[in-house]
Amino acid sequence: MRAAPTILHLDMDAFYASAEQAAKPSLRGKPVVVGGLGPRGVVATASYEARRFGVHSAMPMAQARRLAPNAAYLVPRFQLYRSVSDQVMELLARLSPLVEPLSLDEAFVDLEAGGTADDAASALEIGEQLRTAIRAVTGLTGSVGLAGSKMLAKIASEEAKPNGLLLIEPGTERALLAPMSVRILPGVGPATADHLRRAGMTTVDDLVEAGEDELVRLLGKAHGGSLHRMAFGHDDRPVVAERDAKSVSVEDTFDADLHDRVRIRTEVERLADRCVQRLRGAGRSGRTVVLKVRRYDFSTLTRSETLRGPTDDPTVVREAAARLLEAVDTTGGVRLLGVGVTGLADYTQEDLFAQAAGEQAATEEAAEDGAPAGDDTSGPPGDLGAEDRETAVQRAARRWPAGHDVRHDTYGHGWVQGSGVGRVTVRFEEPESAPGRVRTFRIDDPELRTADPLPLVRDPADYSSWPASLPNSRSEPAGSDRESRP
DNA sequence: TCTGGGGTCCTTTCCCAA
DNA sequence: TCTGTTGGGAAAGGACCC
Repeated sequence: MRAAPTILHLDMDAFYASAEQAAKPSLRGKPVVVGGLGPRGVVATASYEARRFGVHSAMPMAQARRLAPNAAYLVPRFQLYRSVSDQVMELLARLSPLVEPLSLDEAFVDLEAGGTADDAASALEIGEQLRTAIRAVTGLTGSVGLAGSKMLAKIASEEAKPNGLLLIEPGTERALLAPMSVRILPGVGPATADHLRRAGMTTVDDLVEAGEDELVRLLGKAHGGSLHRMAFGHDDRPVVAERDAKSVSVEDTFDADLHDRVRIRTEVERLADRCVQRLRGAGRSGRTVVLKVRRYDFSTLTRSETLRGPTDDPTVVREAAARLLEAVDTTGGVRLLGVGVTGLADYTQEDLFAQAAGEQAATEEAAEDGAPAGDDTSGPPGDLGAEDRETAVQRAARRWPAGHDVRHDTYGHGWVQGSGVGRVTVRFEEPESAPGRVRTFRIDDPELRTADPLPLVRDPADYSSWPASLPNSRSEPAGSDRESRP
């Protein structure tokens, strides 16, 4: 009973960096690194050119800059990535009702459930068509893995990348997996890999040899058991279309550690408010409030409190978070604070005891929002002149973030290459123009305005009746106009 | 020069109730 | 009534994923 290779995994290649290169012709073929630009930022995505210097995801930005000092460093622009992601997900939805997005740039598709493929040949055909469609509609490349299970489809796309396609024929998976590192199995990260290595296991075959009992002894029932199954290529997790979120949280890492208790308290309040905003935006409420504190030494602790009923009242969440903070020792400094809510429900219990606390908090004095992170007023007293200058630079950076789009009345569309003391440097080019020229302006130039990202492809090919040649054709007769969006 | 932000799931420990 | 077992919920931490 071997499954046909009709689970598809799509993974866009170096997604954020590729989108930036598509938007900015002058960056094509050059190392591009997208991530947090603050002193504590990490790399979100590195282009393949940057990877050649050893830069990779999750690496501290400072280290990336040492490895690739001449790369372009950009902050993420989720608005752009989301719009491209929506285009890709729309194409996937044409293949099957069973599409499981994992992130903006990754998804599983159950082709068989969509009636678009039922064997290796039809799956291959659809996979190649999909890659062509993605290219035509978004201008970007993605890699496709096809196999009989989610795990193998994902491994296949990993092996195929960049810009490739790989199908794992049923029956060949054992031999394929055997020599691979345990790290390719989902759920095996650095800690588990280390654990296994100390027990003498580094390859998938080692796991098979060890047997289930040994793995369970080593890693526990759930983890050991599932790893043993995965090592044999067994994975019967279904593709699940939509899943409800189980928690909502926000967190901030500060540019410099916070020491002042008062400052810490106001940050926790602001985080609680942001968390509730997101919670309400999703139309949910939650019962358990979680406070997260990362200390100066990177040790992390969480404290939680469960209410009598779910709430989406900012005052209730703020006060719960404040109570939790009381029980935390912050001497030595705090590098990160977070507030989250779990135990989500679709309703609120406008209740009972929550109100009681509500009244007093009407005094809403704090909370005018300042810099998102950084400038610890409680820190060691420094040179005030330097501090003033720094905030001026930060102000400029906030108004003209590196990489963001702008429009100039005279020179047209461009993007911010950098901003510093009173000046902002703009490169004037568009997704489908030739690489453009750089000009510098005063940061208050009246002709210069922020702008929305332009579409990466101006006139995308029409895929509104794709896929056309299906085994069990779902497509309409040629010429008929399917309802389609902009 | 250190180490983001948003999540998920699992495990252990503790307490309480039946 | 006492003791032991079981089981659930809550709390904390850890690993992992993109």
